[in-house]
Amino acid sequence: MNQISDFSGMDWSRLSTFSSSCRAFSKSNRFDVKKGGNIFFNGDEYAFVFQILDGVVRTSKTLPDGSRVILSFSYPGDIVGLSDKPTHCSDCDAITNATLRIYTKATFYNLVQNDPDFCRLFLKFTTKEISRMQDHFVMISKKSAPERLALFLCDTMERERITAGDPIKLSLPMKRSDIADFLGLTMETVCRQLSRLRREGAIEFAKSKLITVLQPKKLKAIAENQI
Amino acid sequence: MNQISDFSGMDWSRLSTFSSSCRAFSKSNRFDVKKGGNIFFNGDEYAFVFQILDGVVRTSKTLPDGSRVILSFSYPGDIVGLSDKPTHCSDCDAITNATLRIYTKATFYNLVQNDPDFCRLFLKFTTKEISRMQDHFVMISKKSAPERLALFLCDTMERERITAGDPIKLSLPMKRSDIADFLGLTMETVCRQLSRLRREGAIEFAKSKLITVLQPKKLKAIAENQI
DNA sequence: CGCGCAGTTGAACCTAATCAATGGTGGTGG
DNA sequence: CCACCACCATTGATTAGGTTCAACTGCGCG
Repeated sequence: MNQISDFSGMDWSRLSTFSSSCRAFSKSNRFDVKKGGNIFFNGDEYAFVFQILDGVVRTSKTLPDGSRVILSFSYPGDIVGLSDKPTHCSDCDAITNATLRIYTKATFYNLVQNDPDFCRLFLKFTTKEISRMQDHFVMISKKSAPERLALFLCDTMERERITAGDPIKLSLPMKRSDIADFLGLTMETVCRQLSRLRREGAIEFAKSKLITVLQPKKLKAIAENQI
Repeated sequence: MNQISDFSGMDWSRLSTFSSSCRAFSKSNRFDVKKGGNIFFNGDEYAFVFQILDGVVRTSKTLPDGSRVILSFSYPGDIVGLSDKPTHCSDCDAITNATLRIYTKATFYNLVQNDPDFCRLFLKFTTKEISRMQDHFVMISKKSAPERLALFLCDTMERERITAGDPIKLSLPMKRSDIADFLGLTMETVCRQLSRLRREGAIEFAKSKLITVLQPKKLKAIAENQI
């Protein structure tokens, strides 16, 4: 009944061409991508759907003028690569080394339609994804730069926390410009706000990708309220 | 096999309390809402899913400080009211008189999981909705005020066009402040940009909710390019 | 060790928000 | 039916917050 491993109809040759940066790829339904490697490009034929098993993945759109919007950072369990058109309309890249489960489009849709458990998971993911995007709208439409940064750190705390107790250490695997394009700000503004939070004692960092949160409550207050 | 009309488990009394503005409501799976009427409130128990049959519906979130974000304007065929939590996390109101089909949550989820045709429609709607939201992100993150207005008018042209040929007339049933909260701008900026488009001859309007597009190409150029 | 890119900080500018005033319109009640 | 009232829409003046442009630092990797 479980069709996850039914890949008899899969066009492996196509896959290898469009995803040249795969480190390992066998007839299992998983593959690894190195840090910085691509999963699919805007314009690629929409043939596969992916689930993150390990690592962090970035989905983005680049505009004609060269500016870029990051739609999501995806973590283990998340699904990437759904499209409502015959091609992908975004780029998808690995921010860290990552492992993905891969489904042919047909297999994925079959599972959603015929496997009630899979369908339930998909429904849950979808409604959660829509909900997440809605919250993101609110942020981008209404929040100030300090609020956005604080909110971003709070959200990341829930997913990337390294240590359990106080002080909280978190990994920010993405670049400053990635954060900027995700929050709808410029890289400079992101830097300034992080510096401000550091100056005020809410956070500290020696390496730019490893942040220690000293005052999580202060961070939450800034995120919600505008202090 | 078709369970659309299976409403045996429905709690009608609950519905009448939370949706007091229903004009007509019988044991059919449809109901009418008057212009301005509410469909659900933020915090309401998540018990129903709705499909728009006629009219235009607005889904919004209001922040603690009173400001508001409009997540979508929904048109016939669209689904509203999905939530990943036990309660609704947004308000939903009718902008015009509207007719909705109503599903209990259980019925809706059953249909998605057990009726392949329904599932296919749902999948299509969902991926399209995610795609629409992604485009909206790009707009809110990167586009200038003139671009946003032009883009909004272009999108609306595809859904609300009243006349077939040139000149194109379109109905903007929502208020200026609704447009503003949808585009991530203020009401004043929306007015100014519409006035500017009128001054430049791209559009004209005598009544604020009925716009004539004189130069659709110019509108598209502004939306894409920044002229 | 040095090159190049990521990150940080400063100064000037610019766009849209805010504050404020006025004009218009639709709906209601006398 | 008309007059009034409340709300919506428009326009102007000022301000603020974030972008842009520019210089400099520092880290990582060959």
